Amino acid sequence: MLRRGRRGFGAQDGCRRRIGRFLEPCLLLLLHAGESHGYELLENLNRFGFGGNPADSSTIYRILRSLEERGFVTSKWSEGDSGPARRVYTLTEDGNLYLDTWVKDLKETDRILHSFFHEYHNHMKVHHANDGETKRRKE
Amino acid sequence: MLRRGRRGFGAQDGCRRRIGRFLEPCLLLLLHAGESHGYELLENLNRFGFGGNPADSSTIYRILRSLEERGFVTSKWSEGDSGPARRVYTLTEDGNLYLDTWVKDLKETDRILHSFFHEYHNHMKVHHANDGETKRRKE
DNA sequence: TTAATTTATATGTTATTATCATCTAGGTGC
DNA sequence: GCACCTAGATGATAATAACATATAAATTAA
Repeated sequence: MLRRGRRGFGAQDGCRRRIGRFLEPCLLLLLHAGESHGYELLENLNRFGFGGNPADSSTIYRILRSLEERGFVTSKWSEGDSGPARRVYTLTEDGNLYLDTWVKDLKETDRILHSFFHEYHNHMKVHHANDGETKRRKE
Repeated sequence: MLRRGRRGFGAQDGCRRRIGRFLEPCLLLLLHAGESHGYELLENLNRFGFGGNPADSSTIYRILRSLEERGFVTSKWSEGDSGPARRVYTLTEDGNLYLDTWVKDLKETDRILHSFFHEYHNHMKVHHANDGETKRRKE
């Protein structure tokens, strides 16, 4: 059984960056700035903040199709002056609202994340304080 | 086709809270504070910061077993003075390191999240400024 | 004393997700 | 012709999340 790398999110050794989680809202935001096509979006995404984790192209195309199925974007073919034809996506009004929902959702994620950090640092502070105390007592 | 609620994360109408994403590090943190059993951890989790999203018990037990399989916790049966026997989990040294990895990972998630918010607010500021300009020009 | 409830752990199932690998196909440079 | 780049798309599948359900010991209520 070869198994070169596990699939799905939360996979891989330890806990892996799950940028997939943020690709959809990022694409919506990029499209809010103006219509674009998959390949261009892919390039703009890589300048977004995902360090050494470039987004996978097939993931991008799939997300765009899924957004279209749900009516959050529309698409049209566009013959460019060079290269193969591009499928150009445009954000719909529903897509705009969906972006709003995403932002609210990510703010909630941010809240939970900080709740965790709060608990973590609080615990570690006490934990290390106790370490010190133990040391002092032993002395 | 009944379909009462989609499964998996990222599912459901709009973009849903994915607390499952944070359950593992939360459990590790709770266990860092001292050994505990599933049911107790479940109760402590609910005081963690997940508002109206109580953690599912089966998810907790599954995560604990998975942590044990990967050597991040050990377990032993403990006959309590009341109620059925409990499986008490203890964090291992590897589990401790794994918690560290999680914290680093979540900090990176936090960074990306803020990168998104930065782009979002920046874009919206310009977007609304342009709206205002258009309005003024029209007047 | 039987029935219901609470405490506690565990498994079966299945839609959905994420991603790798691969494919099609037009355009460009040599 | 052939390699390479741009651009989009699909097949396959491991892993995830969550519901529903199962087991069972102990406690409380009727």
